[in-house]
Amino acid sequence: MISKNKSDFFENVYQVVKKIPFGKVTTYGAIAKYLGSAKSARVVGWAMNASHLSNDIPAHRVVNRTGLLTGKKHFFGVNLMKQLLESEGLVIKNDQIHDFKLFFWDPNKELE
DNA sequence: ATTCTGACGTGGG
DNA sequence: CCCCACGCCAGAA
Repeated sequence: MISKNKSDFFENVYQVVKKIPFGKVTTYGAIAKYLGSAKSARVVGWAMNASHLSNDIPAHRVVNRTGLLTGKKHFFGVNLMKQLLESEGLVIKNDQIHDFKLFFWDPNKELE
């Protein structure tokens, strides 16, 4: 259920991120678009930052549109995000996901 | 209230 | 492909 109250925006982000399947990744923009605020991708980033406390949020599966691990520095260590993704079968080259499009999971398509 | 910053995205050059 | 400017919204100072 995706609430439309903007006060629940963060909560909506978490709902979507939780649904990202193992070994798949998506972008901040895709989530923002799915929530009806395509131009608010930055806020999605903030939601991730705020989700820092929640443990069921696979924030490492959310990257920017180029597949670059821009948020890795917000993890415990700068290598954690990369290693988490690699453990899911992805290939990271210089903070860039190799064949990003092949692993891209678009909530706008995968979800209704 | 005002200003700045940022895990972003798009468009133009 | 790279670089730059702008828009977007939430939160901190």
